[in-house]
Amino acid sequence: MPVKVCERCVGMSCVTRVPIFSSLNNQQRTELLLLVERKVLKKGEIFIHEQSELSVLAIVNRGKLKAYTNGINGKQSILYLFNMGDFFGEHSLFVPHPIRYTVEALEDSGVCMIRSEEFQLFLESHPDTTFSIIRELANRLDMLEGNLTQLNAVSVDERLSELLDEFAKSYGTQTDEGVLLRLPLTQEEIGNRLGLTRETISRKLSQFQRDGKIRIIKGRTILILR
Amino acid sequence: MPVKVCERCVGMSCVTRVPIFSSLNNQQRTELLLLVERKVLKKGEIFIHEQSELSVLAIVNRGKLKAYTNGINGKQSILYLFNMGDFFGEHSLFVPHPIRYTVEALEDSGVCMIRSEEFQLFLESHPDTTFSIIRELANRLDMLEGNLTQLNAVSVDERLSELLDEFAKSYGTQTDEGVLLRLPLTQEEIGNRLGLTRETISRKLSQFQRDGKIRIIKGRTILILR
DNA sequence: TATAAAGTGTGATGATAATCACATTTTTTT
DNA sequence: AAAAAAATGTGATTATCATCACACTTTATA
Repeated sequence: MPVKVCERCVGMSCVTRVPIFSSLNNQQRTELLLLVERKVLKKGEIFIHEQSELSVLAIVNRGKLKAYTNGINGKQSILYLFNMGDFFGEHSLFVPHPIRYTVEALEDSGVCMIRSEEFQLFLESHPDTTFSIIRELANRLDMLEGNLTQLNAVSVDERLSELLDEFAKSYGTQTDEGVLLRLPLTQEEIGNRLGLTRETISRKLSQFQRDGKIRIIKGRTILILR
Repeated sequence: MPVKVCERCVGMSCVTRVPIFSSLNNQQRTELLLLVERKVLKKGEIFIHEQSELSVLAIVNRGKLKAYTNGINGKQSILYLFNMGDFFGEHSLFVPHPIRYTVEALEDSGVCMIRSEEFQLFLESHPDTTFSIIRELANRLDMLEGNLTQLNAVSVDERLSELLDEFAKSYGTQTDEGVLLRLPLTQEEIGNRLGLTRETISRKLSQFQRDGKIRIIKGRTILILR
């Protein structure tokens, strides 16, 4: 017989473990919790399709999702990796607006949702949270500005190196030889992130290994040598 | 003898003609006006250098500015064109943070400035303006997401075409042959915007002319044929 | 744990834009 | 209006990545 999990407790992590709600006290958290609905996604499942209306603020609770657009030619462009605590759906927070990207689970994941109109009301009485959102949007802008600059003015080798370092920070574990890391994306997805083909990624990784920058352990696991 | 311009009146346009302040009434605008300082920039002058601290919210009052980063190799990457009503400096609104890009006047311009701490206090008592800022940041995110996708997954010809259309909307005048337009950027700058060299832009424009898409009138003035 | 499906490595070839070079035009400055 | 500076057009050549092709490995699924 399956263990029954307290629904509240599960939803609670949407409220407690999320930076934008860090300034709330217990009473406010309880209040917010009443607004939260939760959706479980299996690996590969799509949470929302690009160009459709999203009328909730979505907060990642568990797992990992990717946000991407499908170009005309079928080429994907990956914009974000969302991990626990990240949110999306800010586009339609005040004015309904279709979302630009598709969001798909890279592994079994959980997403908490708060209806836009209800969240709007909540924000009107919680200025601290409103400011947190501005901070977070400004951060994300800054990040995208960085990505854009990279794509514009940085060599392919450097772009890939920097992405590996970024992954290392989020998903790596330090060892005495360097940072051990399981790549969160396939080579094809890395290509879709950097505007390159999977073949180019494969060749560059081989080249990085020959150059002594990394060691390819097995499959998607690599060691970034120091 | 130079005509003395009422300083208040000049600053007033920082408050009246700016979307994020559209919800304010006259009394609130007067209140805000007291916080505004104004800076005049000659063409080519730099307002702020990348990586330096910007402790104001800056609002473009007159003219046109470009925001760009200088890559390691000296290659520029243009992130934004700011026109009247656009603002920047949101990065350090709540937490001091260096700005990622250099902002330089493309023509004689005016910028209004409100110190971050003072603007923060203003926002605490003006939730509508706070929400306007969230809306505007979400818009800009959306725009950058679009740019990133383009750079990743759209052909060079389409990218340039779309940029021309974008310029046409902002700076063009309709004629019976098509949209007449003076490009707001040099070919080199267009290259810096799209991640290409000036030679490529020149060749593509010539090709567009041969293909009957545009007519190059003289210098930077073109006609986008319909 | 066997089988299928997905993902990866690498050669050969081709397409596209970068680079270098220099004449010409346009714009700015005096 | 003349001179200087900046920007543009275009050829020749090179570098880099995309594409196609196919064997091989890893991961997921029954």
